[in-house]
Amino acid sequence: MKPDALDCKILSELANKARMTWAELAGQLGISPPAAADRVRKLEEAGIIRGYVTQIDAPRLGYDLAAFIAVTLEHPRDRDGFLAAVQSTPEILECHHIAGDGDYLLKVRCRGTSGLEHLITAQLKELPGVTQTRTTIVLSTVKEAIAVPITDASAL
Amino acid sequence: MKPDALDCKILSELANKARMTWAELAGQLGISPPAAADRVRKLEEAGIIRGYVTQIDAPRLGYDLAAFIAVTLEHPRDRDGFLAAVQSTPEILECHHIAGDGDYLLKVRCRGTSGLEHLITAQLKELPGVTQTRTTIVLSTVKEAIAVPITDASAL
DNA sequence: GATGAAAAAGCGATGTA
DNA sequence: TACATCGCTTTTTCATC
Repeated sequence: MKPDALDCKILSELANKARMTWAELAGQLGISPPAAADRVRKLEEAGIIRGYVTQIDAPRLGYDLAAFIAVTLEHPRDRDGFLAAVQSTPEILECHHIAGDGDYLLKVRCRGTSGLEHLITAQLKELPGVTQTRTTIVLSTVKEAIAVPITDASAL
Repeated sequence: MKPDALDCKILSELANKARMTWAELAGQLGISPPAAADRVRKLEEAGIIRGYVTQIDAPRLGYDLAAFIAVTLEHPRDRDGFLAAVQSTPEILECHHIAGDGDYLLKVRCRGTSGLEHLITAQLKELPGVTQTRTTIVLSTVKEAIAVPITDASAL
């Protein structure tokens, strides 16, 4: 499926107002509400829209410390176990396979330094093959968006 | 405002299904739809719910390359200009002030290596005070969540 | 927080270009 | 194929208890 200009407008509208009604969305687009809903359904089925999430103020719930952790694995055979642990650890928000220093870069969010200490020593370093971790503490977050800039991608 | 156990259940329900109806949410909680809607409205007003966003498959829209860029500023006086540029550059998804190597860690998403090259040379390095950048390419993303683990935070 | 009525939105069928 | 219009159902909202 190839999104056209109208689909891209839908995406940019929905990006930051995921709970808007079809009527409101349709008004922005100049089409009827059923037509707008139909296009959104197609975007969902095509996997371009992956879902709708609620942004929650993590610090208000006690998760006031963010950090990035570069993890080095000893051997490729340790990978599956490591990735399974990553998936099942909710404090690990993101895990990227990277080129450069370390093998994986984790973005984590913990309850203070004690929560971070527990995550590193009792969870990460306990995993087989995790030989080295390098932690970068986040002092403050200036910007945290989720959506990419949405331009007309119909030419792709 | 202090969220109680029921509020936390609301947050965990809404976290990944932001478009669910009040009726559906209320059914999960065992309360009436108006009561559920009322609690959600209070969570929004308290700023605990910051908004509702649509997850979009960025690679499908051409943004197929992610990277982390550590930026070092020459002098604190360069900060305001740098942060303004960060806010107005949509390819920069996140910007964290960090303790460690470099001053700021950016998470960016570009159209291929050419997009990344343009971002680094034509945008970042053009900024006053940006003396050094260290880029880490993301080979693949294993996990990318947005929500923290939501437990009962009423004790905070 | 529940209930019930009014208002609004969503859904499906049909028609049209 | 994509969209508009219509009628029906569900949901939301706003009283009151």
